[in-house]
Amino acid sequence: MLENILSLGFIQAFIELYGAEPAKNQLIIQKTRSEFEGDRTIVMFPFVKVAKRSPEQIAAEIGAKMKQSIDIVENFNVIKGFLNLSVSDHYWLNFFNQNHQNPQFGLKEQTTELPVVVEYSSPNTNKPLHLGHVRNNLLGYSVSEILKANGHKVVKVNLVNDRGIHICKSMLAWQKWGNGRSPENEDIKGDKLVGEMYVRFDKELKLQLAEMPVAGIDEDALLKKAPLMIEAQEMLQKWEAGDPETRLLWKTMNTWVYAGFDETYKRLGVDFDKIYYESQTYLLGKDLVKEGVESGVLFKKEDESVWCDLTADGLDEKLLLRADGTSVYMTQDLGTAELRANEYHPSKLIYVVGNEQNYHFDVLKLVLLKLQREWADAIEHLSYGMVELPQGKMKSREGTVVDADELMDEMVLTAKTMTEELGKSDNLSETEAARLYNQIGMGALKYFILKVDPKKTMMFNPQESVDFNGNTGPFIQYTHARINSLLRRSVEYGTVTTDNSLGKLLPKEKSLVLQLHNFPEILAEAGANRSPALIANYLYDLAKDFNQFYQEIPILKEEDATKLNFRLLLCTFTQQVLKSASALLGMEMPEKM
RNA sequence: GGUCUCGUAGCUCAGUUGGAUAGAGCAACAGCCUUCUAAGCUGUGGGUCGAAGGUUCGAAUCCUUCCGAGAUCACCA
Repeated sequence: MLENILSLGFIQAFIELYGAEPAKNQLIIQKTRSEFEGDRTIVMFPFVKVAKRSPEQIAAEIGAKMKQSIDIVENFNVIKGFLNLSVSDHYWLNFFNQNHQNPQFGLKEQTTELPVVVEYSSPNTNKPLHLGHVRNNLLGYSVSEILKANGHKVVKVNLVNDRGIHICKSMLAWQKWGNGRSPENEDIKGDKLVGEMYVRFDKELKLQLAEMPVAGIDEDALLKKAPLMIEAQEMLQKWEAGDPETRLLWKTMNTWVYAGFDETYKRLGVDFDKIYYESQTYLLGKDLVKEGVESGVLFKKEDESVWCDLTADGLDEKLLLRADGTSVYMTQDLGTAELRANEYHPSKLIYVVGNEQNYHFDVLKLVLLKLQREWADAIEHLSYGMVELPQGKMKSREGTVVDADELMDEMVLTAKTMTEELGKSDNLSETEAARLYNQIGMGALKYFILKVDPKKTMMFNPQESVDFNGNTGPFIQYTHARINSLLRRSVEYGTVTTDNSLGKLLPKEKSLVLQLHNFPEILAEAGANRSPALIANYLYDLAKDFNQFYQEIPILKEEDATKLNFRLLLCTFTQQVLKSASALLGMEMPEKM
């Protein structure tokens, strides 16, 4: 809006002055850096050729013209080739008056019919969720919320890997060494129990391998000969054949796992509109492959295995069906993608999956396009970076995995300790206090993870991540609570009216209004870039601006009724944007803290 | 080896299609609570933006090469 007014005004002035159109794609209106006077800046360098004048001269001439012709341009100054424009308080106040009451400020109504399908989480059922899953889940949830706020219809889906050799390992270990253990009879989360069995399998397998003769055999071959591996394979075959006993055990153990996952998801605050299970989708895709062989897009080798030749695209040959006709991961992903395409006709099919699978998704899309599936263009891999620990990568075998539940426990516990030390929970009931600790602990965790650009590898240092000062979730929450306290007290100062006749803004009032003005733009960018980090950074800037305003300018103590009234409205507006923006990250804002 | 990603302050991170003297937080140091919540605010110190070339009015940002880190190239998922 503001940018439109200014760029139209600029073009107009340029034509009048120089009789030629400026290159519109070169016209960049940016926010003026705080060390200079003005609100918006236009760089003149790109226009010197057409205008045949020095940048300073163009800036001076156009600045004068714009000041004269655009009523919201109150003043201008020129520094080197930069034209700095001061926008009138009238414009900012007008913006303020039109939006401060709107609880949906910045959020768009749903405008699209075709949904965006976002797949995230996608756990294996043989072990509990860990820190890596936490990043995945928080990202998937937040990106979905951000897309909704940008007017998209969103369907969140989860594809659970509930079958395969992994699960068989856990099942086998339970049969052999489980001694009838169950979550019910020993008060343990089901996913943890199944995870323990998986670890046990690995341990026993290692013992077995150590005793086997290694002469002349490579590792893979050795592994295939291990009796435990053979047993696990047999179990998988039984499962595929539908053997009732195997299926029953499988079902039982998966049920344990789901109960555990549900608990973790609930604490994380994530949810799904639809859950797919691989046991129901793993046979999909075979028809697609068959079709590809018939049309000559795919080819068979002598052993009857089916491949796709991607060497022309700079990739390798990719296996799609084994010699025995069974499918691989890629096969079923082809099928599952088609299933979703038919089910939802999505405008986008977003997969929130780690960047270790970049190659997989390149291939997935390519193969589908080769198979003439035009909708595959909608496939988008939201490829996020790994989470590393100070010791390096997380490795389950080395026991360096950070468990999701334990992590949340720790965050909440630290929040409790911290809050009690500050004496902020003294007047709270036990329930209220518990709720607060949870909000703070989870807020700290979510903000810490989401403030980093999804694409980047991030470092998770357990000590630093629990910090509650500075650029953290609790800082945002504190600001919200602070405003809330102010508004509670404001009742004593009479009725706040929405009528506002303020004429002039103080510097800190103005920065805050400008920051609020930024929100819609930031939200749009966060949607386009699939980046909760932009929202997180914005929240921090907004909270910081508010705290500076709060520190410097009296609010309740202001005696002028118009000023008092305006400042209270400014508080309400800020609080509300803090709340709706942090909701996009899945962060709750406490009323008091 | 092929392909791809990343290198910004001691540490964790911003830096939006190339724009002004590269910014925050943490950590260190110095201030601010008899006045609206000090989980806050203000200030100081801290940088060869991995290195070298190139493109141009202008490069942390684009191109090339090199150095360093990581991912991937499975009849695992």
